[in-house]
This record gives sequence, C-alpha cells and structure tokens, in this order.
Amino acid sequence: AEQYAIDHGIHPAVSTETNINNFRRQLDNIGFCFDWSREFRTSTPSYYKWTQWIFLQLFKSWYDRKQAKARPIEDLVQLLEKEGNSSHPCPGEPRLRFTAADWKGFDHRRKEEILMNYRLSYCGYGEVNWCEALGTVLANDEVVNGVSERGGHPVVKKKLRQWYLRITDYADRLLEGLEKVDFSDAMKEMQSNWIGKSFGAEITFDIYTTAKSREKPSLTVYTTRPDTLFGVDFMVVAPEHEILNSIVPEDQKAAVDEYLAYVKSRSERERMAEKKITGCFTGAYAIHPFNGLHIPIWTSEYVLAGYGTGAIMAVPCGDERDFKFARHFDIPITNIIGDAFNGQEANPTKDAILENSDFLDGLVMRDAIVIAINKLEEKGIGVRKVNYRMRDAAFSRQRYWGEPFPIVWKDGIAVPMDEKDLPLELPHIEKYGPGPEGEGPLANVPEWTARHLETNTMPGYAGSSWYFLRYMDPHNDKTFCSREASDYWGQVDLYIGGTEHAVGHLLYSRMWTKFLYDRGWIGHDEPYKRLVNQGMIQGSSRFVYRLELKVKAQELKGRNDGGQPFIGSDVPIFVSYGIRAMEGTPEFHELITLGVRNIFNDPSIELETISLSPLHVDVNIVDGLELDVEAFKQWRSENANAQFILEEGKYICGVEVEKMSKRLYNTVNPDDLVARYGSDTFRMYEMFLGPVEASKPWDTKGIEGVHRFLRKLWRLFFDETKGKIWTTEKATDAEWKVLYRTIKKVEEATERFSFNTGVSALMIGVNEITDLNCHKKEVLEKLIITLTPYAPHISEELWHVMGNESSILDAPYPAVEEKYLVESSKNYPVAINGKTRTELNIALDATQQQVEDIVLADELVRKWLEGKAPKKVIYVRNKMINVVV
RNA sequence: GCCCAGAUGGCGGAACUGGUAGACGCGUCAGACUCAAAAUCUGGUAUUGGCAACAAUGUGCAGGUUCGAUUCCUGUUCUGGGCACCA
Repeated sequence: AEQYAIDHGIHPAVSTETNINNFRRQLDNIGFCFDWSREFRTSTPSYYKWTQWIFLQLFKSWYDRKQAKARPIEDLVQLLEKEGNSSHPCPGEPRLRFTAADWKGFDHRRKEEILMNYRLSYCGYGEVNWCEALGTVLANDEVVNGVSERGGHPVVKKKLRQWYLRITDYADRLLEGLEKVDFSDAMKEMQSNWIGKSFGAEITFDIYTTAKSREKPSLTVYTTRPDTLFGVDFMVVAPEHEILNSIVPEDQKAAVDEYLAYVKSRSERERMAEKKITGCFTGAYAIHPFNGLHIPIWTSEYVLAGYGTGAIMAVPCGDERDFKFARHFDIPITNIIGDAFNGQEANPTKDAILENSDFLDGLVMRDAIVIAINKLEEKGIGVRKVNYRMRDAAFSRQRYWGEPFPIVWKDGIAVPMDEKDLPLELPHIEKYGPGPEGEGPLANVPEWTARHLETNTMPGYAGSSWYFLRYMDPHNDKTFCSREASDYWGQVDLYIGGTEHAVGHLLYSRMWTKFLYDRGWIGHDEPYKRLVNQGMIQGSSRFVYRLELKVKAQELKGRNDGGQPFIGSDVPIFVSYGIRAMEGTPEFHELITLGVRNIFNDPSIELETISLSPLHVDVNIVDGLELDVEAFKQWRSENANAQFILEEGKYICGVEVEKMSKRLYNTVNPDDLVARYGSDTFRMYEMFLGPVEASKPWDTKGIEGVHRFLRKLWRLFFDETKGKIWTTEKATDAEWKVLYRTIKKVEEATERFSFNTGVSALMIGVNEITDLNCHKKEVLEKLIITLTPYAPHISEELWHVMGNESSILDAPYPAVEEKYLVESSKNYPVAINGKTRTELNIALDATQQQVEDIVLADELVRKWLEGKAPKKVIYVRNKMINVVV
C-alpha cells in the first residue's frame, strides 16, 4: 500500500527547485518545448494557491439556468430568502425539493444542504474501487480482472466522500461552444458524444409486486423512443437502483442478492465491455399505462445507474442489447414494426410504420415520438426530458500529491477557508499510506485532522484546467491572472495536445474558462482558439500473465485470501505466453493444475476456476520476449516469491503496441540518441517521422538520414581541408530559383503542420544547392533562417559563423520572390482512358482547341487511338490531359 | 460493448481541393575513392514478364459513383486512442 502511495506522489524532499530545474534542463537538451507537468505545477505554491482560490469561487457559485451563467451563491441565498419556497430557482429541472418549513428559520444545516445542491463544486458520496487487503482505493487501471494489479487482491466498490464539479450545468454551453473553436471534427464529435445530449421522455410505471412496502412503488424510466411504448416486453433496472430495496418479493430475494454480489465485484468497464449477458428477474412487474399488461422487471448490469434514471423499458424488436437479453432469457418478443423486424435481429429504425400500438397504429415511428410524448404528458404519466450522458466530474483523489482542499469540516458542514489564508500547503509527511478508511494519506496527519481539514486532494486536472492563464501573469500575487493580462493575451492561439485528452482535460478546462468568464474575471469563454492533435509515440509493451485461482473445496494453509480458497498475494504464479494462448482448452486446465501441484508440492490440488490477468512488466527486464525471472522478482516486492509456469524452460512475455507511457513500463530514454547525434538531429527526426497527427511506434532506424542531412548542410559552409568556403558572391537566377522554391515549400508545409514534408523540402533544397556548387552567403543565410524552426541550434551556430551578431531568431523570415518561380509551360501527363501513357510539354496558356490539336497529333496518342476519333479530350489546366476513346 | 481515428513498396512516409501513385529518408544492390576501413560520392530499387522499348497488376478487403478514385459513397476486417481515479 505504501508503495502505491509513493508511485503516485513525489516525496516533497525531492521535488525541490533543483529538481525542477534539472527536469527543465533535460527537456531543453532534447529540444522539447517546455509545456507543463503535474510535478511542476503543484510544487509551485503560487499555482496551488490560485487553484485553491478558483476552487473556492466554484464552491461559492451556482449556475443560474435562466441566465445561463454562473453567479455568486449570495444571489441564490437572496433569491431563496425573498421568494421562499414558492418559486424554485430552476423551474422545470428541480434538483431538490424542499418545503417552506425546511427553509423557514434558516436552520444552518438545512440551508447548507440546500446550497450544496447548487454549488458548482460540491461534496457527496461516490463509489470507488476498494481493496480491503491493501487498505487503499485503486484507480480503474490499477484493477485487472477484478483484482488489484499489484498483489492480486480482491477489489470491491465502496462509497466514499468525494468532491464533484457540476460540469453538467455547462453541458449545453460546452456543446454550443464547439461551434466557435477550431478543433478537428473528430475531436468535436468525441466531445459532443461524451456530453451525449438526447431528447426523450421520462415515463413512470406503476408496479405490481407481492413485496410489502409502505409506499406504493413506481418506476421511472428514461427513453428516447417513446414511440415504441407498445413494444416493451420487460424493464431493466441498474443493480444499484434503490427500487430493488422495496419491490423484490421474498421468494426472489436470494436470487437477486446473489446477483448483486456478483455485480459488486465487477468494474464499470468490465460491465460495459463484456459480451456475456447476465441478469436476474426481480419478481415484480410494471403495469403498462395504456393496455395494463404486466411487464416483468429485471435487473442487469448492462443498465448503468449513472445514466438517465438508471432504468430502461426494453424493446427487443428495436434495440440490439434488449433483443439479445430477451433471447438469452427466453422473454417473448412483441413485434410492433411488422416486416421491418425479421425476428433474427433488432431493427433500430425510425422509419417503420407502427402496428400493435393502440393509438399509434399506422404512424411512422419518427412522427409517433412527439404524439406519444404529448399523450403521456396529457395523462400525467410522463414528461418530455432532455438528458445528458455526461455526469458530474469527480474532483477529489485519495492521494497525497495534489492541491489540498481549502475546506474545514464543522459539524458535518463543509466550511470554506478564508481566502487570505491561502495557500493551504501540503504537510510534510513521512508515510504515504492511505487513511484508515481508504481516505488520502492526509488522514494520517494528526495536525491536519485536528484542524478538521478535508483529507482528499484535488486531481491533476485542477491545475491543468487553468495553468495557461497563469502563464500570462505568473508573478501576480493579487489574483490568479489580471484581467489586463488575460485580455491582452486572449485565448491560447494554438494548443497542441493528444486526443487522449478529448473528454477529460479539454472539457474540464473549457468549463473552468466558462466559469471564470461568467464571473467576469476573464474576457473569453473558450480557452483554446485552435487545437491540433499530435499523434502518440507508441512503445512496445511486455506482459506477464498472473494466475487467479480458486481451489476446489480445499484449504491451502497460509494461502487463503479473504476466507476464500483462493491462491493470491504471497505466492503469485505467472504463466508464460505460449501456455496462455491455450486458455480455455482442457490441455490448458491440465497443464495449469500440474504446474500448481508442482509449485505447492501437493498432488491433491484440484482447481475450480482459473483466470489470467495480463500485467505490464518493465521492458527493461525483458530480453526480446524472454523475461529475466530473477530481475522480475526484485522489480516489485509483491513478486519476491513469484513462481512461474514456463514453456521450454523460458518465460515468454506477451507483446502489444501501445502509447508510450511511464505507467505502461514501455518507455525508452532519448538521452543516448541526443548524446550521439545531438538535439537538432533528434528533434528533426521526430518531425520527419510522419504527420504530427499520426501515432506510430518509436523506431530510431532512419535517424542517420536526418543526421547526414545536417552534415551535408554543414559542408555548404565548411570544407574538411579548406575550412570556411562560403563566399559573398552574387547569386545566379538558378540559385535563387532553387532557394525560393525551397522556402516556399517549407513555408507551406510548416503552416499546415506538415513538418515531415517540410524536412523533406529542406533536404531537396540542400541537395540541389550542393549540386549547383553554391556557397554564397546571401543564399545560405536565407536557407538557414528557413531551417531554424526545424534545427535551431545548428542554424544559430551557422548564423554566427557568417558574422551575424544578433540571434537568428530575430532575423526576418525571408520573403519568397515569385519572379524567380514563374513558369511558362508544363509537362502534362497525357492519359488514354485515365491511364497515363506519355508526357507532353505544352504552354500554360494554351486553349482547349490548341491542346486537342497538339495531343491528337502526337504519335503515341495516335497509336492508342488506332485510327478512331476520340470521344472526348479532357484538359485541366496545370493538371493533366485525358483522352477518352 | 460504445465513441473516435488509421490502413499506400522490405520500412517511416509523399501525393494539399477527384487529376502522373510511391516525393524525401531508411534499408538494400552495384560502382567510385581507399592497402583496408570509416566517411563521402554516383547509379539502380513497387510487383510480374521482357535485353530493352514496353506491357500487365497494384494504395487492408468486397462493391459503387466518375472520363479519371489512395482521395467520394456503402459494407467489412484489422490496428491504435478514449470510456469518467493515469494525467
């Protein structure tokens, strides 16, 4: 557990100024532009002071739907005081119901409860992955196969106090804002899908159940297709749905409880990803509001609690997942779309004509939607409803390293700290273990808990949501960034970042910007004017496969885990890749059983279940594909007693190409390359690899070519024997032509971020200038200015070699002199029936008739025509000629 | 499973708005220089057939639109990114 904490934080003693400077110097060395890093931001008190300040402003603000903007919470208090209970501040979308009595007298706690429902950063309870054995909370990617990645301990869900950002209040504006920013369509689509705005209806069904309950239960579902109301064959509620507490009759309780226990052991990701269909009948029925039919209510993990009402009406003939579910559990399917449903697969069309649908019969589905909603509203059993897939963003972490929340807890109420007491600095701690109930490490600090300070810390995206504003005014100690500074600099003109931020960072920072804009602290409500997605450099990851076993009704002394006959933590067993490939076969079961018997020296062991968890292993302890078993045992303490099931005496690792990332243990260090070739070569090679947007595996073959190019460039200025060879002679037209053609190509390439073709143009240029034997200063100077963005160090060096005093960065970018580039004719490709057969040199200003005459007179063309007259001659100026026969 | 993107020689890639497919670089083959090596330079290099001129085929796969498709449309396969606690 401690190791976890250390993995996730940097010891404050190490993250000193020196460390940051070293880090910067490293980045500088390899020619990277310094962007930002979590370590850098959070270790700078002024950053976290102002992050905390903004958090407080979010806490003290609410979102006024009528005005579509954030306002100070005092406005809300006044509004509520003035209008009391009679008018809800957000009619139509009540988040909260309270009575006049609640509000009367302003009971402190009640008031806070109400305000908490409006605050833009608020506190609540949320589910986390909880690992009892490690006593810690785990991130989703630290859970593999339902057990902890490290140690293989069972993981279950647990409710814990969490902070949230009310980003859902900004859903519409985040959607609309996409229209005014220059992002790729793919990025916009990802964001709008994430927000997931949909139009539909909430429909409430009465319930028939033999279970005893005080109130008459009802079930509200959300659907985008109320037109299919008569095709409902069953209902499904999420396993977390509260209704399960009140509607399950005695005779179904055991079955439902068993199912819920199973679900609790599975992550949300697994629930979405797995193809297997699971579910359980609750024993209760919903009553169809129009025809009174009893519709069975099921619970299944394919319905997620966080979306809509956490319950759906299932229409198997129109929805693929519902269809599969019905098939799997033999639920009869009602067809409401006639021939459009073939009985073999669902048809999600909106264009079929409805039948078996009472008052909707004969209508096209598309039109029936509105009619159905109107009828539902009229009868008071449903309401029109806009729904968003996006949920509020979890804004707290149970970690040490992050901005502490400036919140003091008093009698269960979160009280914001005084702004002038910021920053609230992280305490120095010795141990990074999690708190007693899985809280952050701060829960272990007596001075911290004695002050009743919040023990969660903020996530990385707190700082990354606004850091670009701080860059505009880094030394300001009055505010996070003065309005003058942010007005002067405006939006970030160009943001280069990966698509992996599409639905995280890039949405959060857009929300923060809108919030700061609403409150008048900045003058623009979108942070980034233009976004370019660079591709990811991929690494080759290596995997080991850990066995997760249950042993048949047998106690294995000292190897139990949580009372289960489960082999886990202390003797992890790893299976070689080749054996893993046999998974599912009887031979596999046999091999594993034999292996396990050998390892524990107990021939009576019988295995009940076997599953394999693929785990990343550091590429540095793998030679090709073969794992260095001894190094592996030392790599992580929990693997010290590891046992291996080998193939031919070797442990072979699995391989996958993934993004290169520290957490995937597949990184390579560029230091060696920089030492060998220099940072210009390294930088240029990265640019030359391919388009910026493309992802590709890291591969250094080919770096020689770029290095040779820079040496060739150098030889334009220096000769091994003669030394300096550049001259002050006047350049010829031919030399200018080569130069300006190069500059033009490089400029165009750079402007459209096509750096690889930019490098290519520079290579061609240098080759041509070398061929012309040109060493003239006036040409070379312009050439290296063009090169500067690609290879800044060598350019600067050569600039000074030629006697310039100031930096090349201050030199004006050379303007292309078009007069050297004018052409009067072109070699046209001539195609017969679209297939290029020859080339003809024709003047650029030739007319269609002239071209036809020239082309048809050509011997080769006549050969292909075989004496026939052409159907058509297509002539596209400056492009090509096509003769259709 | 859902959302997004990509697929072109032995390899990375180029072809910008539907107009000469394979620029540029790597690798490789042949040659020059050299006692030799390194470095450098010259030439060839999509596949198949041919001494050659040239011809046929060719941009993941199956179709379609067009005088003309790597580019547009429909379907499909595979690979990568994201899926809410990696940031």
